[in-house]
Amino acid sequence: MEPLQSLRGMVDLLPERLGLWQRVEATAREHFRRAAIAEIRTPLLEATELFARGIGEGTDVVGKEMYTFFDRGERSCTLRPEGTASVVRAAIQQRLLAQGPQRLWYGGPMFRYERPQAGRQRQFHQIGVELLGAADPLSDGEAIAIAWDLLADLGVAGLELELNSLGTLDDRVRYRAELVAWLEAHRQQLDPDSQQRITSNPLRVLDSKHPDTQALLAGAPDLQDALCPESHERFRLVRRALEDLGIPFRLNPRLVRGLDYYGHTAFEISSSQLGAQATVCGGGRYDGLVEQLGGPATPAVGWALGMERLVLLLSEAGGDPAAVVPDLYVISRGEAAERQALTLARRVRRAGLIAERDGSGAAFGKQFKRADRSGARWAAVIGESEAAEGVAVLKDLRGEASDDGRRLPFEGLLAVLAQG
RNA sequence: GCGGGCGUAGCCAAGCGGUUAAGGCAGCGGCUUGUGGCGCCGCCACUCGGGGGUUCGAAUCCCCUCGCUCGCCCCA
Repeated sequence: MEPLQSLRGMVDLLPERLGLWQRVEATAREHFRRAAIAEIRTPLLEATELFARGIGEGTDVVGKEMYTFFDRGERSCTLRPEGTASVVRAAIQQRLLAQGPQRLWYGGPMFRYERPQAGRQRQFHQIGVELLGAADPLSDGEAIAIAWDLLADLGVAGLELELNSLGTLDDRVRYRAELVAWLEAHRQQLDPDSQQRITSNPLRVLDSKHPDTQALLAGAPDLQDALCPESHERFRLVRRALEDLGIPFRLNPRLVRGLDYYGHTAFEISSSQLGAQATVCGGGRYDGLVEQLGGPATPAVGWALGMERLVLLLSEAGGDPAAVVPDLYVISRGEAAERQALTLARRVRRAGLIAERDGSGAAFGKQFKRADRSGARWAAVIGESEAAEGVAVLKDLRGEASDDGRRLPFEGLLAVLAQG
């Protein structure tokens, strides 16, 4: 019988790895609590149209990376490729915005049909923040600061924050026309991918990784020059906020996010230690999205961070937190003894301590070996005679091989454990 | 979707056309029927991701396929 395998790009998270995940999640929760950001959970599956309308038909994510299928009712459904569209849809549908601005965070799996590589999977996990109704430029700084402080608190070193302003929709329309004209004029000198993007998504040509294209782009029209005075002023205030907060950043006029809903502030936090998929956290302002999805005009800013990439950085930096070590390892053999062992384990647990019971039925020697491996300080042994007397032999596993076993009733044993 | 590299036991691996496919860790059994950590002894791949081919002979060469991996692309 051939064993079944997980689908390509779908990864199992094993206990040894999850210690680190849980640390990240707990830290994130705490940071969000302090920032008065509430959790929201939305379905993994949404109507395809939500993402098509929200993220943009012309984007790669929508164009070729979605897990889309028809359900039994012939509705087109899509496994969410990102979190923002769903959160905005929920806020609109549940009338949350009628109660005022919403500060929300979410976490969980996202799905994109891509070729897996380091830091990129088909099912991956994000934690994200959405500040709906956050109008002022300082909110951009606040959102970034929340991400920055979380990463710093987790102990991630060597991160770089890159910042850009995409201006208003009008700015971009104007700039796009300028850029397309320029690109057309230099079409012959562009790499094939970039040539294709002149029509599909011209702004994305800007952050092409092709060296020749990059060199050529030095002479291209600059998005910053196309920004209206209000956009400039807005961007100035965002930069000022970051300066006030002491968060270092680098301006990157080529930074263009791949999702259509971004405008004004766009940012990425990346690490040079991650290889090709270097972005740990990305986000920006999306003032038009709520309205575009049928809600009240609502300015908003947010970001998402990639759990796998973050965990990758943390495990390279330090390693996982230790596995759970039981306080007591309970060894038993024989039916009466096993029943007593279960009773004892439960009593220890109800007292707030960690008890692991060996249910293997193996020889005592074998069970002792496992008791040692578990790292437990104490082992309790229950055999036929102990079971008959209602006692257990308590052994200090850190002691020498001498016979230090004490026969104790369960209450006495608990008392010893309680003392450490 | 396009390129490069790699698949030998649960894990780490040696072998790179010719006898029984090294070794280590883990596991199992024993020395030591109910007492661990150390040590010693023994066992643990009819078979080298799968399929086909070349050859007297294939883990070793070729083709296909699946998977992993690193890039491109894209993004978290």
